[in-house]
Amino acid sequence: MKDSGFFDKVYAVVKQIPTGKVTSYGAIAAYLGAPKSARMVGWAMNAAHNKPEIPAHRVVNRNGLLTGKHHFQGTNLMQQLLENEGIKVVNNQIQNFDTVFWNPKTK
DNA sequence: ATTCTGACGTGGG
DNA sequence: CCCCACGCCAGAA
Repeated sequence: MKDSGFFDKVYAVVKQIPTGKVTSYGAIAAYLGAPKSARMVGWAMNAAHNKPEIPAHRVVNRNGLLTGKHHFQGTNLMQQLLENEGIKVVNNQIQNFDTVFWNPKTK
């Protein structure tokens, strides 16, 4: 919906991430047709902070590392949320990343 | 208006 | 294998 901009597209994808799954910034960016604009995805997440409907905690970098956890309230809030969904996280690193990975294209 | 930074990713040395 | 630099776009100072 709406090509209002890169942001809205990112939101649309992130909102569609199923529970217990995660995706990477690059995957979303690539899905949008801008594999080099992965940074924008993260930036969009920053703006998404205002939109509680955006599970930004389900979006991590291509390493499966919780890089953005620093932007959340606490220190383990992001990790807690992920673990709450069944995702195992150790030292800010998602375990079985390939297993919990969700490809926007799969939608 | 200009400059810099920022939740990334990929490639080159 | 590790380190550095580039690209992308947008928002804030």
